[in-house]
Amino acid sequence: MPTIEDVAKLAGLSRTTVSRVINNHPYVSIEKKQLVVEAMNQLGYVPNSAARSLRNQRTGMIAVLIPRITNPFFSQMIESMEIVASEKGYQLIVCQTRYSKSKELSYLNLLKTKQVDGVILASIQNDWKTVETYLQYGPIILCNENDVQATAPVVHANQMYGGYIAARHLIEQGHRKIAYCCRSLESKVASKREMGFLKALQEEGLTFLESYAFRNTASIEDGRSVFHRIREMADKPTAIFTGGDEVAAGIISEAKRFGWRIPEDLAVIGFDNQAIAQLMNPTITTVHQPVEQMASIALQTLVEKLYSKNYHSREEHILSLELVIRESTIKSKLAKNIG
Amino acid sequence: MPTIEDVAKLAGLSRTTVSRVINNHPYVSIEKKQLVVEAMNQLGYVPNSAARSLRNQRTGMIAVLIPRITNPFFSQMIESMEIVASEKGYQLIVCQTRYSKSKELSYLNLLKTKQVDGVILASIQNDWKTVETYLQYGPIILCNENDVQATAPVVHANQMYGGYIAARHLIEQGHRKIAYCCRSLESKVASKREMGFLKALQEEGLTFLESYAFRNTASIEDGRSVFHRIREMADKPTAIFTGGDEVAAGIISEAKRFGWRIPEDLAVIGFDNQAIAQLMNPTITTVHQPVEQMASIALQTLVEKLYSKNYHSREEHILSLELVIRESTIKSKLAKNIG
DNA sequence: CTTAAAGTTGAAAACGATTTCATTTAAGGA
DNA sequence: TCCTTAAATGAAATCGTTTTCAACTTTAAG
Repeated sequence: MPTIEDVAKLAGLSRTTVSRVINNHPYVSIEKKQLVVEAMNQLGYVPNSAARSLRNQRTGMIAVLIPRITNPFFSQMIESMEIVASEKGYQLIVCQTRYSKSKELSYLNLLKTKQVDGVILASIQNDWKTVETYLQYGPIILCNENDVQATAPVVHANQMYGGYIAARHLIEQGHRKIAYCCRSLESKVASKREMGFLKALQEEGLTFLESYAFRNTASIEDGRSVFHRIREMADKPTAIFTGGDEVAAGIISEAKRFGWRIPEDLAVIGFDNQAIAQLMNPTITTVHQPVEQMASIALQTLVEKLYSKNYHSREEHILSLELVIRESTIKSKLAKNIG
Repeated sequence: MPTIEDVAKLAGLSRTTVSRVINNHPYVSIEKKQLVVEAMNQLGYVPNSAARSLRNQRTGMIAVLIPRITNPFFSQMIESMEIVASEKGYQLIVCQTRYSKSKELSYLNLLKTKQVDGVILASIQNDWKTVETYLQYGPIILCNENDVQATAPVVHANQMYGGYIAARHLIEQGHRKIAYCCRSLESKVASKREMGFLKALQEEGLTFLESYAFRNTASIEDGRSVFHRIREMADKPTAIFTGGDEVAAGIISEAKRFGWRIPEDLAVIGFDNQAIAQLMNPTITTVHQPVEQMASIALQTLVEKLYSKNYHSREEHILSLELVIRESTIKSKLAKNIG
């Protein structure tokens, strides 16, 4: 494996000059530059990035912390981030925390050990005070999360509004007994969403039964089991707000297997507006999240902070959510062709 | 940011001793060890990984090249790999090539520049001769791909068999006019699959019409457009082999929108056995791929090669595929409850 | 023809770890 | 007591870059 020294020797020049050529510095004559380029090609030289990182104090790597990559919401997010990162000359390291506090911290250590230049937290289980201690080692951006205490850039959608419009929609369809699912127990996202949900109920003077709450539901399988729990209830809800389209799909598919009609027997509303929401039969009413936009803003903000080095102040980027009405909540046949 | 030097000074010892403590080397007295540990804690010291990489010639990073992370097949693969990698003390760098030869090469350069210790190719667009030149810089494993020329470990499923059993199943259902979709134009995976598909047809004396071939189809959207192309055909196929469950789902959902009955008007068989195959109505007959197993073997093999340093010889791990029969190909109502 | 400024080059000092090679001290055996 | 061996420690070299600084050459202006 040739080093800069080998190139220098072959070209009959010093390491300095070779380095200047590599980094496009001025004050190198055309002839020498030519010599260096030839020597590099002849040897198949490529700069060793560990040495560069050590010297430049920069790795060109960004860590993105997500719960699970198999969740389409997050894989879409990663996809969008990767495109922007690649343009800006950064590599992405995907870290799956599986909602574990300790895994989250162990991945944050990548920042401490200088294996990455910055971190995007698209999932946060530890409280901000804990995370904040890592801020001294490099920029951290919150994406799709919003801890009010966060003293760093935050990119998120208005989850409270999302919960509100979803509940509002169900209420407008005449529902009074509405169940509620959420992904994680401690997530701020979920609690904001729940606030909006409850607000809509409250406005109509409806009280929420804790027995209608299904916490910690995230997957299709969880959706299936939620359906069964509902099926065994004496006083069943007539509609359900699921924290994500997967859960909604799980409920719907299982409900249909048991002969239930959707939305007549149970109206279901999803979240995220993923591909599956348009594919299911019935298609799923859901809340669209601007993932690509969120991802792209988060990454751009991070790169910007990487240059400006000033990333200890709060800075909010709020995006808007929007209701997408499909068949799983609308009884009329009109919705059939919205797809 | 404290360095090993700072720790040494505070502990009143040399860098050597501190390094010994960090790396658990013998010949360090308990008292000194204690001193070092205290000093490290007091300063919040963490070894700089760029310096370690430079000295140790090892980064602890693995690059995984895939076409797109939003394809559930690949996100499942990444998820499984990440779990094993994390256990073995490696980080994963996700590289999306989008089926581009040049992107693929630019990511392979991570190996040359020593930003990663090894590479897993879960997508290969360049021919092996080109890829092989990178083998001098570190181990490369082919995963879900199999270039017969490859002089490196290869982990893949028997795609030819997969194509064969799928076609065979459709033929057994009485189909004679069977259309065929494949993901990529040049992929070896696709061509192997096609060979199996054609073999089944041939065995029954059926000839394949090139007009029934839809190449370069990968997404749900592609599936929708395939349906429309079929709809406009004078002589329509009665069944279709899609290269993936997404395409199948796209076809089915669009077909139903236009009042077609599945499988009566068109039998559809998917590939990969993804979540969506069980959720669609009708549920999708498909070919199950052992992704987790493939991912896990590929990663383990890579890590092993990283130690043994002997990775220039071909070594095949072949896994088996299996048909999962559901409703999209079976006319009887019996399949309804297989789910 | 002088002199200041700008262009061109290289030696050597970082960057922050690990490892080799001495050196010192302690322990054990004769 | 002396000698051998093992245990404990550190000085300095090394990994492969980039950057500072000094030195030397041109060029341009006066």
